[in-house]
Amino acid sequence: MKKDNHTKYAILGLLTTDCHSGYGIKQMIDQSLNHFWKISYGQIYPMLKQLVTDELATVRTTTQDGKPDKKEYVITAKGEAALQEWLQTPIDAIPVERNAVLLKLFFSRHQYADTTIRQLEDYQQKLEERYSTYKAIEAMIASLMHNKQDSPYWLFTLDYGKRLTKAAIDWCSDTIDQINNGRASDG
Amino acid sequence: MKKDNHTKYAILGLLTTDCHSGYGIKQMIDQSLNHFWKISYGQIYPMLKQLVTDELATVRTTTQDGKPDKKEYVITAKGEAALQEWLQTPIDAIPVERNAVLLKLFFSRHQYADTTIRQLEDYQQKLEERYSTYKAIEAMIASLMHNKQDSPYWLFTLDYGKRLTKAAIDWCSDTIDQINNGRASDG
DNA sequence: TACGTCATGTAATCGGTTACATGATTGC
DNA sequence: GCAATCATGTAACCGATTACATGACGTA
Repeated sequence: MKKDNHTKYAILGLLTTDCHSGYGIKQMIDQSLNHFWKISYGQIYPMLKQLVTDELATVRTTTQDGKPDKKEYVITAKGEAALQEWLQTPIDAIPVERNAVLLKLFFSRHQYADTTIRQLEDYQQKLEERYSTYKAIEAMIASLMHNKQDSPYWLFTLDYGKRLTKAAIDWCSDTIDQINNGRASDG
Repeated sequence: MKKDNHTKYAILGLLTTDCHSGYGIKQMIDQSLNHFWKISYGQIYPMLKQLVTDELATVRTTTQDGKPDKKEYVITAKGEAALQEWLQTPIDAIPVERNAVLLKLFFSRHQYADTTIRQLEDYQQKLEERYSTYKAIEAMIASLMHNKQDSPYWLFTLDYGKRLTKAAIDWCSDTIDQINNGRASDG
């Protein structure tokens, strides 16, 4: 039994939205799925070719006004069936997410408390920027697509991103405090 | 400028604890770092060889009572310097963590609400198992190593794992509720 | 003698990124 | 003429996993 290739279904799924070209898929993922997915052209174009080979999609070249030609990919009935089958399959296990900040923290007894705190503050700031981005995307989806069938699901994924980012930000604050208290009692 | 190889420093860092062999490093990561890191023998053994080549560690073969010989790796002064330099370097950006559950949810308008809920319940259950594991590891660290210098930092990383897992569990509950409410009002 | 644990290692493969190459179109 | 955006593609590389191979030692 071959392992799931989630990226294949990410692309297949996006063909069911308003994205029908490699360039459009890339943009969509970077803009609206970037809190839980990313992709490079090096994956997209060969995979689109593969989808056509597997008869999960069809292509045709379309001309546009004021823009270069593009290839329009349309999902087939077979493609929709494959997508639905994948949607129904539960993930087999939650993967381990490597976290370099935690890795550094794990070894931080080799470091001055100041340096460790600086790392955590830097991480916290990056998390806060990320949180702002999520709020902006959320507002955009909520306002521009309140009529679309997809939007409630898209907002659920954003809510996930926001909540976990918030939890991480709070952890940063509390951990910095604890390190400061520990340092005070060591003095 | 070459990109950081975090795995190299994960191994180097573990050489500063009680782990001094490839087998021991693998066990340690699987047991105490599995909430934010993982590694395979296919990385460990070649990397240990590399560390010796780069003079960041030394090896010697040691015999043991009732167990096969093993290779004991010891970090050098140069290795400790390299580790500290890495510890002081802030991460360049928070990487995108691919999440297949969110990817499926994103496309869930193609699915019956029942099926979507089943996916979320399955995810929630897996998260709860993970949470239990974290609590067990935390108890183990707290009881077995209250004297060790490393333990406060190790507990911080576990706290992070617990908090984010908890946030994800709560999100599952709330999202299931919202889907149920939406379905009721559609009827 | 067979199984479980401890222990070390490699080759093939895979998913994904990076760097590069090409070219149309619009607006400054 | 040049930069920005739109658009498609590939080859080299990289980090990591998987599958496989080997063998020591203790115990049932």
